[in-house]
Amino acid sequence: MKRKKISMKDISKELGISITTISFIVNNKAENKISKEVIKKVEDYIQKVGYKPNSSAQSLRTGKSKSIVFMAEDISDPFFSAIAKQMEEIAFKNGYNIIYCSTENDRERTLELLTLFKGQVDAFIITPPENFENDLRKLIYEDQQTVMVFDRYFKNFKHNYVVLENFEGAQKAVTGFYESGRRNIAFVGIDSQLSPLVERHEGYLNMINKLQLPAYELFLKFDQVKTPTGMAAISNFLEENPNIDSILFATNNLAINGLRVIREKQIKIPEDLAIISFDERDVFELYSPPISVIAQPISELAKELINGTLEILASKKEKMHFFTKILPGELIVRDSLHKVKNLSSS
Amino acid sequence: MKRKKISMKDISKELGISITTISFIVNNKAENKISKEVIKKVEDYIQKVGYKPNSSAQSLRTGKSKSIVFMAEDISDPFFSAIAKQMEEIAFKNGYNIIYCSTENDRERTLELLTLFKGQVDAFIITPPENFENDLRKLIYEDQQTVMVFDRYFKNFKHNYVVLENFEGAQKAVTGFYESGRRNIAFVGIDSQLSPLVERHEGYLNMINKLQLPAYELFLKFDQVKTPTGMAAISNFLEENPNIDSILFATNNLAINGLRVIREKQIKIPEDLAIISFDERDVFELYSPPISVIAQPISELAKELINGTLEILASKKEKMHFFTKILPGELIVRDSLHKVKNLSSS
DNA sequence: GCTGCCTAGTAAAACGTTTTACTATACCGT
DNA sequence: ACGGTATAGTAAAACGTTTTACTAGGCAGC
Repeated sequence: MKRKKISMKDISKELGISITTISFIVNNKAENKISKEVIKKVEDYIQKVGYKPNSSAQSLRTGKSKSIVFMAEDISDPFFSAIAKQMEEIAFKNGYNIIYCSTENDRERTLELLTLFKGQVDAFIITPPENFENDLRKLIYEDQQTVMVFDRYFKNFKHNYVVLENFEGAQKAVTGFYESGRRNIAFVGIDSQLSPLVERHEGYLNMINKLQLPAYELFLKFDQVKTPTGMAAISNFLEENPNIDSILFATNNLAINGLRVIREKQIKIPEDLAIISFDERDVFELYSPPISVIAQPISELAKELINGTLEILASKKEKMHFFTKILPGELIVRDSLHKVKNLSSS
Repeated sequence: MKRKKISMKDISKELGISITTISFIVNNKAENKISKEVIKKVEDYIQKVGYKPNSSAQSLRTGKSKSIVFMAEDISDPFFSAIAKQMEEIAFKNGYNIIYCSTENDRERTLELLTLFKGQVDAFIITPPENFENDLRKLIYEDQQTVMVFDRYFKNFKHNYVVLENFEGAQKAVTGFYESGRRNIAFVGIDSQLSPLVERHEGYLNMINKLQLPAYELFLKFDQVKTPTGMAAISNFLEENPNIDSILFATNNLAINGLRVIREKQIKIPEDLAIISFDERDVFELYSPPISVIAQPISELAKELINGTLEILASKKEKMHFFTKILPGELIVRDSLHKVKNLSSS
């Protein structure tokens, strides 16, 4: 069958028409330069032989690769992979490929990935790891790369980003606990400077203070979150603070490890302890009892991320203003948060 | 800062050395052609200015893009995204990018994706959708693309693939049920011709027959799996067969919908019903009680997939034999499968 | 009959590599 | 002094596009 890849030169030769003309037609720039007949002839031939432009040659000539890299913290995390999927769909419709990789929240690794991709992709959609502020600034302001930051952001310099309303999300959670009758509300977070972690904590504290409640706080190290060490820490925390009647977990992984502890200790949810976690995840809905969450609006986040990025890419160098979106999370109330007073009647 | 991207020509001019020489040095082909001093000089300069070859130009010249597309059924599915993550890591170390997309098990969509990527990537790692046999054969034998098939395979023509030992996996599950004292073992599957679905069913039937047990079977339509309609079907199935004491779910999504039904009907696991599902998923481990599974060896699958693909790409056109791997699943016994006789004592 | 301006199209350079075929010099044995 | 060969390097073509600047011819206006 068709063995050799066909090029514009081949078409040119076959049809006795210059390469330039072919190119115009292929790129829909023939409108007022080339006659209808020639256009038709070329288009028909292209159709017939199934010609497809060589993208390397296009990239070489135009300097645009039509691909974007998505550097997630962990592409196998359901949150990031859901975002990835929806972005890919939109990107594809706009003629862009998405390459993915995982930073593992590791600065060195991220830098390595970055240098590999620099010059090879048109844009970076990235969840910067811890301590990446300066590297990111360099990437944007020195290397002049198109960068969309996701999930977390920095205050000390301007950049494009799409993030959640973390502060308000935490407030909503605390309010939810309060309204269900809880008065000893704990926060389990991560010892990190990343904006969502900081803001979730601040939102918690803010509302606790407003309500004049006592604060109970536990912070795990980043690398303990998914480990038995992390479980032990949570376990201790609960033992040392027996009057805690509710916990807000700052991330889904934290909550999952928390649930392991709670199950082990045979603590009853929501009777003994009410639970809210950040981030939706199917295990929360299926858990017994179902766990309440502050859900991130995944579709909207993905849309803003990719559309924002495409918009920036399209706007050439017209120094458009920075693209920043802060989307609200939604408190989804499930059985893990049933009102205290209702418990006796159920 | 460094505004303009630097090229071999620039280095050539700056150092008064021919482009050819630069190229040899950059590609480590200078060994016995270029003097140590020149090599050193060029390498130092490259280091200093941070030169990086333009990958479009390389692709154009060599005809290799150094990228692979991973067409998963659904990249947001934890199984596929876990595979994706591990493949990416290995690919990266070998100088390859991975582009991803989701077929949604939709033939038209997959064909569209395929034509986009044809010629643009060096290889396809793909989970072909339903009814894709002929399209896949064409892709491999007419278009002569490098293709690695994943998760499912076809019997009627040779191709590279990596799949699970589905038949044996189902056997293990049935045996597990049997050994825990169950005698009325049901199979909930999907009405599909895809090899894993067919083989899981066959494995179930085979072992049921061997053990001389009655078969109870339910097949959902593919698009009902995650829906309330699917739940209703499972619910009916259970009502119509009240003596079923165990269910093997052919996929994790099936099991998840099944668990919803079971929770709704307040059926007790494992007292009233033992459960095993194909595919590991964190919700299974965290569920109360934890759900037993036939786990796929994710790391091994990912390694075989990407290493196999890289191997084929490296072996040029030497018509190597087809790369086929069939990896065993592991029955992970959790509380959903406790022995019947033990129940009274617990 | 000339200028100017359309229309429909083309020639050729450029993008940044890789690779083949070549050259210039030196040295060595006879 | 000569051929042979090893060493160190280079010139130039090719990959397949896009795009700028051009042309050939026709026609309108005067």
